Amino acid sequence: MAGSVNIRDVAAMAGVSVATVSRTLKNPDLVRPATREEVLRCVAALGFVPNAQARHFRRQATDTVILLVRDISNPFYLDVFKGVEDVASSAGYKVLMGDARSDPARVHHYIDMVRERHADGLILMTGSMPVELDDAGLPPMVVALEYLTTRHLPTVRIDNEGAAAAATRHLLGLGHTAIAHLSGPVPEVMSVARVAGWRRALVEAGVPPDERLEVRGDYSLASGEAAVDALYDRGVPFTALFASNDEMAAGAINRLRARGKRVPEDVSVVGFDDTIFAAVCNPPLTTIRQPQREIGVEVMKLMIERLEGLLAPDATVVVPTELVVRASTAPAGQR
Amino acid sequence: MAGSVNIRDVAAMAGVSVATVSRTLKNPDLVRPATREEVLRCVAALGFVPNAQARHFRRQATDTVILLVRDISNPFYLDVFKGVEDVASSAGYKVLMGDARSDPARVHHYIDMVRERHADGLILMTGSMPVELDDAGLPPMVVALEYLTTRHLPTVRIDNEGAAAAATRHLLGLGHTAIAHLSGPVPEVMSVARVAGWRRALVEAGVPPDERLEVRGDYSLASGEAAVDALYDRGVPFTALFASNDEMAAGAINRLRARGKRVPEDVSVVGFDDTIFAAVCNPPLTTIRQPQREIGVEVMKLMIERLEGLLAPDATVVVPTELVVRASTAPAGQR
DNA sequence: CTGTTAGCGCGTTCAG
DNA sequence: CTGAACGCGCTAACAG
Repeated sequence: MAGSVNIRDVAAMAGVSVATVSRTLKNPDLVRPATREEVLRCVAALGFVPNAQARHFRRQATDTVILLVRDISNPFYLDVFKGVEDVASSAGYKVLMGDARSDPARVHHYIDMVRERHADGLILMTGSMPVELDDAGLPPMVVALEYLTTRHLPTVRIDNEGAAAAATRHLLGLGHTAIAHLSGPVPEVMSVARVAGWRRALVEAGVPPDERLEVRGDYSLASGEAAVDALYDRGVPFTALFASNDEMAAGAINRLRARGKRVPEDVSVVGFDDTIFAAVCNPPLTTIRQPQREIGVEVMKLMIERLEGLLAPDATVVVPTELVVRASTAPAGQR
Repeated sequence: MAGSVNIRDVAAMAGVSVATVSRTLKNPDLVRPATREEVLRCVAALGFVPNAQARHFRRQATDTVILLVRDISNPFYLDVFKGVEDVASSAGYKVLMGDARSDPARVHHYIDMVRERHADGLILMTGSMPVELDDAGLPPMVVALEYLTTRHLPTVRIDNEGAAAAATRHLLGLGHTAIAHLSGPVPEVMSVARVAGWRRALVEAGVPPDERLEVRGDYSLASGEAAVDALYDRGVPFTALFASNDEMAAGAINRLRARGKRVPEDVSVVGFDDTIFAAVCNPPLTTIRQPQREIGVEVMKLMIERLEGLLAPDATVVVPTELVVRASTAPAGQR
């Protein structure tokens, strides 16, 4: 590689000091135009590429942030990444995407990477956090969509309970009353909030929530399929199902179909997230849209504030969600 | 952050030189056990974390590679990433994932990142390459699944033509003869190879390929939908459709259904890739499985060989594909 | 406007 | 087995 050319070589060739070369590249205004052009000529002639490592080392910054997601297999994070990257690149930052695989040990690993100054900060989209770390040793971190009960960190979030209530009210408005809910893993704050929203909407509509209509999943396609079986095993009839993400909703629809049920004629289904699954789904899924890209944009903005200036440790941005009605829901009693 | 503790602080506390601390951490065998333990005690007491930047700077290496993909929105890359990361992390490397958005300028940007020594190497999963670069200035690069006609680089690939022929033969074996093909963007080598495989299988079966049954897409869901409309507009009947990826196949199925066709009773559909789309699809998609994770594993192995030792510039690894038969294909003439 | 100088934190000589 | 000293390439501070 031509990378072996360094700033001294350029300085020697141009007959100036290394400082002048550095300034030409970084603060051209401080250099006389004639000198500047001569330097640039030499830079080009030698194929000089400044060594980012040396630069970062000198400045004690890497201009890189890590976006750590719960499980990279979930396409949900793809547009978040784009939002993060858009903001990052226009502010001169690079983004490294990491996969926690829902494993606290892996989260720890990434935290260490930042502590070793591999990156300047960490954007967490992971619910689990190693408990053995003391706050003092933590690098700059911000959180999106997850809830870390143990710490106070700047966060981008949505109103999970409100969104779940909106989804449920949509079904109530179509005349459904036997509305099942397929939740995420339950000790988690996010899942609990959505369960609460589902319950609240039912109660407000005068429909007593039936615990037997609440099934737990793990956000996977397979758990959506299993949930349908579990519901039929319990023998409590239902005409609508609100799932806590699109992937489980898709699994549920496939399983309902396999059992000879029509969607939405026999059972209406609502998802959550509005990922690509909602579009691939047949019929296209009614769902709660989370503005993934905007979430990425906002959380990266928080990260920059955190890195560049001070930011209140409990700063919070709430982004709005939206019910998107497609073809997987229909009025009750159509059969 | 506690990161401000450096090796000198540890040395001072332990009453040894910085070299001894460095050795204790890097080559413990060279240090007398008693000294070693005292040093480690001080490391722990001070919460010393070696600064990776300084280390990398000193060694002129970052232990980081960039995985640059055509378009991160495609879930196909997620498992590739996992494979890359598995190999990388057990060899002490970090992985940075970049999104080229099918834009040569962005590819160039990532190449520059490596030239600036932000990372040690670049794994390309992008068809387009800026032409203005001369080979001499290129950093270590390897390629997976794509074909760069302009350069010779170590590559992991599949037999696209053979796989496409296998998909087509599956349909022929079910009695179909009017088999349409929905290709990717056509000047691209990969798309062309798959078209050739489709043609070859037809010819070998004595079925003359009809050009009007060949439609071009861009790997998006929408282009799968549009392709179905285009086929019906052309008025040439078909009972089977082989799409060049799963996402287009899913779009095609949705559009076929919307037009009142049943899948697979009226039209059999085969996809390509075996991404999560194939599972979400209703009916589950018959498709050509590409071993994404293995592709990631192999390409990262090539990268490591390229970085650590020498590697023939035209080294090639071919990974096998496999036809996965699910419910979207059925014998012809069932209606 | 430009040059000189002093590190950033670590790994690696080379002596002892 | 250990310590002193150098330098990786660059930028910031201070002089001129």
